[in-house]
Amino acid sequence: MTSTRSNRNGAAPGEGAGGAASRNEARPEVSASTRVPERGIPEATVARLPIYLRALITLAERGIATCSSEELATAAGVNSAKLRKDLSYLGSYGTRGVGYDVEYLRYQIAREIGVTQDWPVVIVGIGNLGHALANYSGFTSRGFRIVALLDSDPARLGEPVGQMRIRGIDELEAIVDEHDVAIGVIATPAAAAQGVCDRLVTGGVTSILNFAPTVLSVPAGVDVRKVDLSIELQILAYHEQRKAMSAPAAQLAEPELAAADLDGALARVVESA
Amino acid sequence: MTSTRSNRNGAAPGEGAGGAASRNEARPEVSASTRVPERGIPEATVARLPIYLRALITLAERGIATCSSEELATAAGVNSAKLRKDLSYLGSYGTRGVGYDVEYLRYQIAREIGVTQDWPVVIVGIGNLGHALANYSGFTSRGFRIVALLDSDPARLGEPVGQMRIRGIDELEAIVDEHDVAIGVIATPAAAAQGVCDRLVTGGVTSILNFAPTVLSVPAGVDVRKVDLSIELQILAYHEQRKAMSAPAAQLAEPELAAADLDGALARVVESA
DNA sequence: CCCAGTTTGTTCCCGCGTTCACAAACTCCT
DNA sequence: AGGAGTTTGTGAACGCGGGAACAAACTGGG
Repeated sequence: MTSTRSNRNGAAPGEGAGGAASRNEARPEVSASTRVPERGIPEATVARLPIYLRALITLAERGIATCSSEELATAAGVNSAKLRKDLSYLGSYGTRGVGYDVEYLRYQIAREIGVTQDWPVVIVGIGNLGHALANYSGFTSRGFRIVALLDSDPARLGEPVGQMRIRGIDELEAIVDEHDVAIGVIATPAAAAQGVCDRLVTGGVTSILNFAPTVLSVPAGVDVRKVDLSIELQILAYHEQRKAMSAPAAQLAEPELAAADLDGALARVVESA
Repeated sequence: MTSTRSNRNGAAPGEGAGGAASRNEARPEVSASTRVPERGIPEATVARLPIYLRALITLAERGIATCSSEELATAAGVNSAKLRKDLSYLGSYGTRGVGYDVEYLRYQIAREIGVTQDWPVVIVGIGNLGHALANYSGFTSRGFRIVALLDSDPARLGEPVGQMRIRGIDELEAIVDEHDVAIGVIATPAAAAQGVCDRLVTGGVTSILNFAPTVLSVPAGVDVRKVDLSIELQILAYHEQRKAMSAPAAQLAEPELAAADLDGALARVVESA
């Protein structure tokens, strides 16, 4: 499976001295034919661009051709000043005194994010969650094309999911190489996640969306985003507990819990998928 | 209007609450000497506490009784200084020169988050994703008890999911009231999300985990956390595009895309579920 | 008992992100 | 054409979170 991926620029395999180059600031070429210094959109802004994109699509669906920053901001659920500053990082795509052209801005954001391209994606681990992801229209409708569903369970091999079939995990490297996959989704149990991750990375994947409840270690240059469903609930629980503590005095159950119970209750967590 | 809700500490004006103080007297050392500034754990810290909790559980599984901040930090994938500062907000649960007792710290974090309690949860929208959530062991294993699965599709009524059965959406209010549900999970299509949200809120739910790709508007005092699977992928795509742009010179394709193509490509997005 | 070694808890500093406020720029009406 | 009204884009202030560095506190050995 050497796979020496041809395209994709060779992916800087060595990259030399240990990952220090997490951020190269010296980038000589910037002029060429550019007009805007596109270098360096803040991470917080990048995380919001998809939200704006979705809001713009909704507005376009309603036949709205132009919108002000205030309207778009409320549609996206953010502050209008923040929205304007975010958009200013992309360039000046609005018109003062008028607002933003919905279609135009929609395209600009889509291009900036990269969803005007086609991104081949492989999903590994077709359990309950992987099943849901494979059928999630939000993926395929936004430039992400699922090229393979992989699972290590031989019993599931060939099982149809949506319009695809589950393939064996042994095909991972070949598929990644053939379709030039850059983005991988891990939906396996925690125990298998790191192994799958390693195989994806050596195959050439440089971006990973991890649903497994474990910390993945990857070499520098590989991006990992983690989505942990139970963590979100726990954060809500914390705030809920706060609310319950401040207002009513009614709930005076036992705040303490036997340590034995805790052991039993939490012991199973480690192998949660 | 709808100017930023998120009144974290601003709310709770009354705070009357003589009874709430009976929370933890079982604190010999901290009793009256040091006023515990437990009010106000930074949001960023709260978001990491579940990660630490998971790491501690993993360590406990391996039979490790004590760990240093360095060990726990690497297990959680964070900086050790950050970990110590985070834990310092909870109190002084470590021992200098020694480290942290795994079981003790695990319990303290679990208590702080609130997962030592039992949180009844209702899931609305049992499509692919709701199905996965209902079977997600990460929920039930951490104090969250799913009390009902609701769906508006009459054809699905009574369908077994895991050990439960799908019930009709019309039972929402009764179930929320009966079980005193404070946390609701929305996994419906975007179009139905706001309506479900409103019913949950009027029923008494004050924390919502939203998987629908839409912005929910809720009254002050209600927390909403949003998990958007496609947004995560788009963020990865952005960085991936960046990587591909910086290295190779073969980027001479067309950065422009026909507007007609764009219309077709993005038009479908709005109705993604 | 005292000293060396270890590790936590905390303080200080810095950089990022958010927000305010305003000049610049565009439209529309007279 | 010119002024009034709007709305964008951005400079500056500010608060929060991250990281390093250090004092405090505990253990263990002699």
